[in-house]
Amino acid sequence: MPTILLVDDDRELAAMLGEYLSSEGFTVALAHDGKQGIEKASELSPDALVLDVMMPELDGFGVLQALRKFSQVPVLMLTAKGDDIDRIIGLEMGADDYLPKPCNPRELVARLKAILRRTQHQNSSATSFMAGDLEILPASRQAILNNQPISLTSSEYNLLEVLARQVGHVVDKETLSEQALGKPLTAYDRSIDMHMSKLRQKLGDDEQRIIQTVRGVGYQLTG
Amino acid sequence: MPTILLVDDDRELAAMLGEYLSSEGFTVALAHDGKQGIEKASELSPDALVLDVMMPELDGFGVLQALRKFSQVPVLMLTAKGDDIDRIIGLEMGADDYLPKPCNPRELVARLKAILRRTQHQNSSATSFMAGDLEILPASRQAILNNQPISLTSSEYNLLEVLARQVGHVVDKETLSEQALGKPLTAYDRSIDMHMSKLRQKLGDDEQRIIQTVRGVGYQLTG
DNA sequence: AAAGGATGCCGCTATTCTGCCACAGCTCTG
DNA sequence: CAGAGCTGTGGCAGAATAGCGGCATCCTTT
Repeated sequence: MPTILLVDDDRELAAMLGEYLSSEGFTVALAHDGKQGIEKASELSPDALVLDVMMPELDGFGVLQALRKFSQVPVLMLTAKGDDIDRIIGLEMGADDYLPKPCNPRELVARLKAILRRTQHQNSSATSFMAGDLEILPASRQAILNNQPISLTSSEYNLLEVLARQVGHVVDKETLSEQALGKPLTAYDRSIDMHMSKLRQKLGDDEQRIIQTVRGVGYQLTG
Repeated sequence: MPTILLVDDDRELAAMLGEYLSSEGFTVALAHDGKQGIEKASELSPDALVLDVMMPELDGFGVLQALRKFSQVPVLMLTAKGDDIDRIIGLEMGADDYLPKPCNPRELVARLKAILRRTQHQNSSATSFMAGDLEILPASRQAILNNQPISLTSSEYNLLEVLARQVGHVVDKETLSEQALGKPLTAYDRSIDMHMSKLRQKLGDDEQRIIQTVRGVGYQLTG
């Protein structure tokens, strides 16, 4: 669920776009002037910025310029309709895309997704994510607990990753079997339990119970 | 000097845009229908495509779809003016940008530069790149380990390059086979293992395991 | 408290996967 | 056309591991 920072001095429009982005599954933060936009960008490290060019005091270009000194976050600029110059300046300053205002929210979403697809591809999605004290590196199929890499078999890793992607949520055995082992759960199938047992051993999971059993349902990772 | 492939059935317009792009320092290739576009894209591996949506027979979407099966090359689509739907479809299909037709050549250039800045960033398609202690020189298809050039066969080099481009990431056998050997992985196919065995020999990879086996998945280069 | 169902986990083995030798085509060179 | 190098297949041994039998244990329900 990517976070988008929306920087626009028109509060009404910003609220509306924010609403729409939320409904599309984005997490949205708002800033109503350039200075605030820069602050929030540095605090929140959002996955992308939507930046209005026309703002009082510090305009979109100024924000972009300041932003680029500390962040490579992708930026989509909202420009006045038909103003090619704005677009060109923006793009050459390092914006990733623009959209003429007033804009179609659906198109904004499509473009944001396109930008995110590009940038997330190279960065995060491949890197790693945390689940409690556990770091999961999908790229190298490794798990790290307290700076200690854990040596896991393929199935063990798969199960752990599935659990970790839903930290704090119970994952039922059917799902675990299908997503991690690639086969439907059959009656009297103890393989999941078996792997959980081994995972717990390897994680030294004796007391804290990182992996919790949810009797009659499945397992969950404590978050 | 990036190479741009221009796919447009309007020869006059294509020639004109090509001219302009050339004058901006791009190397330009032209294709005048979809089929030819796909062929040239695969032959030339350009750094970016400019793709007209509206073409007889195979249209821009069709080209994009076929293209994405073997290439992640960035694509800028030229759409009919004001047709939001085209743009949205294009972006969701994996295009990187679009421009309404008729387009301002200056803007086309600005956008191409923006796209290339993003994508070349990740490849840094320069002369060589490092992967752990290994230096890969795609230009001369050579690998160098500890200042020692390693003599590799074509397949061996291909495999190593694919692994090296994803140092620290597991690359599954299907991908290795398709990207390095250019054929799908078949059942009981031992060729990948065979090449890995030879690569390990040549790299003197006995203990450190530069090339690591990830059982049931594929191989990875230690990063 | 007792019974029944679910889970934990030891030990074991069938299965699957990989390393690599040998060899048979193939392709490229000269 | 011969030789050299490359690629990929067959085969086998050895390693890794998935998952079952089985029993102890735990939880829930009645």
